[in-house]
Amino acid sequence: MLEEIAPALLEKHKPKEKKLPPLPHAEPGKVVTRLPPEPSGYMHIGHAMSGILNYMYAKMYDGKLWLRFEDTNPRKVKPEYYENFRAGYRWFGIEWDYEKCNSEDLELYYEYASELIRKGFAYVCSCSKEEMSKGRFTMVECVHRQQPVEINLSLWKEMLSGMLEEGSVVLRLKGDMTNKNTVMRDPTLFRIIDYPHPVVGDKYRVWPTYDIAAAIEDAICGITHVLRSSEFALRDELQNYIRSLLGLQSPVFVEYSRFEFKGTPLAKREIRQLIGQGVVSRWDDPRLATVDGIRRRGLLPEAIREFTVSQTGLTYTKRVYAWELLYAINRRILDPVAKRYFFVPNPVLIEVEGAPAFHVELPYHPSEPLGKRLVYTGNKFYIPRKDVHGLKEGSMLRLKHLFNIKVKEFTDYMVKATFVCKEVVEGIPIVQWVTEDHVNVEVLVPDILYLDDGQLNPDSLKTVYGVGERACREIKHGERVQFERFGFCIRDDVNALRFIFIHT
RNA sequence: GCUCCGGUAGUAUAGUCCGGUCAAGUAUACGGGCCUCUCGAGCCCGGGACCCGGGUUCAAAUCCCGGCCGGAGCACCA
Repeated sequence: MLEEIAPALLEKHKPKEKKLPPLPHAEPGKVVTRLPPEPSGYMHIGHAMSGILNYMYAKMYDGKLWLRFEDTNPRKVKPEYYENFRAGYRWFGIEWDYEKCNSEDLELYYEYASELIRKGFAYVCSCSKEEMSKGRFTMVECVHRQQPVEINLSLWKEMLSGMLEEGSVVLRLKGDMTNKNTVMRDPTLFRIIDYPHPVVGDKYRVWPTYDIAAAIEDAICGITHVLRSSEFALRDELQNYIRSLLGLQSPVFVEYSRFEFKGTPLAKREIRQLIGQGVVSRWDDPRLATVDGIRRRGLLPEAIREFTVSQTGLTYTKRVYAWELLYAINRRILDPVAKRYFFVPNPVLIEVEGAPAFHVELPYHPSEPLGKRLVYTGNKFYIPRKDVHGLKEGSMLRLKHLFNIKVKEFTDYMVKATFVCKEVVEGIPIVQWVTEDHVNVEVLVPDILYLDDGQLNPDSLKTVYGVGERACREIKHGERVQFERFGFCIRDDVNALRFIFIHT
């Protein structure tokens, strides 16, 4: 639509697209990437940025994208999170070609498991957790490792048939107990978990661990490139090894360090704790970087996409992003489309002697054709207290788009002035104003939760009260506007005129 | 503690693989100016960095060694 009527306009506001660096060993049309969320918590900006990278690369190479829920721990996954991730990815404009849950493939994992056992690559181990951990630490093999295949096979059958209790045994890979990479030291492949699963119920009780499930899934989904954060780097060797034993193809790995934002927790545990302590209200608190939080916060999905492409590098270096970098992009996208309104924080009444009544048309935007609204004025106005502080007796002030006044006398709560003239006079302060026909407006101003010293920010959420022009009532819930000389804000409530401050 | 990995301006990055064109590019933040009936946007200008120490070399941000600092992993989590 916009492309047709005003291509030049679109071009003007189109952010300069910075290209993603090329993907190693990528062939156009053949790239397959994946979104691998664990549905055990709410989606946050880190998942989103990772998802954006996978999506952008699939698109860049005309490839395909999988959404694959890594839900092989029934004790951790919860039904509501599946949809939270789907909705979150959609909000960012991430489109996937295929979708599945790892929990649907248990039978398949079992087949691969028995293949590993038959070939002597895996064994059932009944060591306690402590023994196992000690053995791996000291690099010594346990007695079960030498069990004959037949015994492993029958124990495996017992595991599957429900004869063995949760925690009693585990299927382990015969890895390399002396490998420097500790994950190679006979890791657990399958364990028993007696707990109903949100997708498959209580049909299964033997569940694969992450490495075996991911190793198999990445191969059978035909994933060519795994883009993931660096905490998985040590798993590459293991997963490739498992695949080599099974005759499966391995993908190319591209790893990068986690995405963190200054003063903002992302870990589930930490956020849960903050909610528990009442520091933040809920998972969609605007101070949180959950997808629901940043959406309420007024940040645009396009801004986060652009940010991911332009400010992100595929590096291992630890980085903590400053929110300002994201705000700058968000502001650039928002500026040409956000309507301007007058909002007066901490209002002070001002009476203008001799002010003629006007009806003025105020433009919704200084340069873009976003329309106008009509305002009737009398001789009473509200202006920000902050601007009153700069006044002296006799100083001139311009009520924006209206007329100039001269201050006669003033206190912190009241200003008396006289009408001067309508014409613009150079060099006098210009302020936004609201007439007696106003509405009460409340703006929530979120800030980072943690200060640089790691302490909780006592001012992480402030509320600014003020008055807005009547037209504020037409702002829709979720609409982003700019309150002139105050900042960009998003309406946060269907009924109340409550807004959330986005950025200046 | 052990094992990996990394360290470019305030912040985030480009460049590092295949040493020279990097007296280091970009974005953001900052300072100055222009423009604007917003302290927003836009435009112009400016200051600002290769962790430290050795080595190799005609030449090192790039290669080697040591140190320091940071991150990740060391689960029957993913």
